[in-house]
Amino acid sequence: MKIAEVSERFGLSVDTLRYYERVGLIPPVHRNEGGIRDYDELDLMRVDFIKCMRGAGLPVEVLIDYMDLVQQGDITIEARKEILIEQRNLVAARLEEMQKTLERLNYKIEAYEKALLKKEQEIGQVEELMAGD
Amino acid sequence: MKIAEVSERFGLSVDTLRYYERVGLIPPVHRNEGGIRDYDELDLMRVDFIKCMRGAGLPVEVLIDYMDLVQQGDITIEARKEILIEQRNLVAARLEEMQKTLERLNYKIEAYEKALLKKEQEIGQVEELMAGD
DNA sequence: CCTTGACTTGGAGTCGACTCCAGGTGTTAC
DNA sequence: GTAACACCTGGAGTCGACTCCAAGTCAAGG
Repeated sequence: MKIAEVSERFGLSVDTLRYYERVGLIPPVHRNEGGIRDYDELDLMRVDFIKCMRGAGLPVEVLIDYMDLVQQGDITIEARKEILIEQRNLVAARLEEMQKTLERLNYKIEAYEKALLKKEQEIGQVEELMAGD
Repeated sequence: MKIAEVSERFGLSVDTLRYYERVGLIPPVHRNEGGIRDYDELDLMRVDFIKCMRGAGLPVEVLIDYMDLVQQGDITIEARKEILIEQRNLVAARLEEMQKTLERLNYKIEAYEKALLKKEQEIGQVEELMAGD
């Protein structure tokens, strides 16, 4: 699969995909004779993983470290687990924070809705008054 | 309340507080005779709101626009509501994404735990073998 | 053969959000 | 009265994460 398709499929720019490869987030993608990237299934799984983790705010650097460990094989499982646990905790914390913020936003939106309703009523009353002229 | 206390209370650096004021996220804070900031209750509420919203990823620029509208009074209620609805939807979307990522992380962590258990068992077996010598 | 278009590279530029700094002032403590 | 300290300002610097660019290569179509 060539880079444009991957870009399309994951909603990441071509530049971003190349950037990820450059900084070592993804090991060098296989090339065809012409030197053009040809993503295989494994590459796609990696991109998917990265995209997902970046979407939750995991820093690129942490992901680089993690992907590095993956490359080193089974001896690094413990270390990888530690990284994921740490990041999981951070994500869980952010999640909670965002839930509270979401509630707060909803509360405020409701308050604005009530305020607008009240305003409408007042206009209604004014119109009634004016209709009485 | 002086800036250091506010910084302490909200876990924002003094520089960040001043930055927020500079870019118009918070209207100019009242100063005492010496020209030193003295945050009042309203200021604190604003800082709290900003901190909460920033924590959920709302861009500073959007918050500036919003706070500007607040300053302009009741005529802007509709516009403010629209902003909040848009941001609420974005937060909700991010929240969902993060929940999926959290699940994925938990799944992976479990998988690593299983892998580690299996490894331990193998080591146990090896030790049994060695004990038989 | 030449153009078009999708790809390549290394390196520079941008953007959002702070964060730091030099140099200055005002209040308190000895 | 002078040292220490907490504050002030405007402006520059940093950081993470892209994003853009100029210049080059290659395959396919007219």
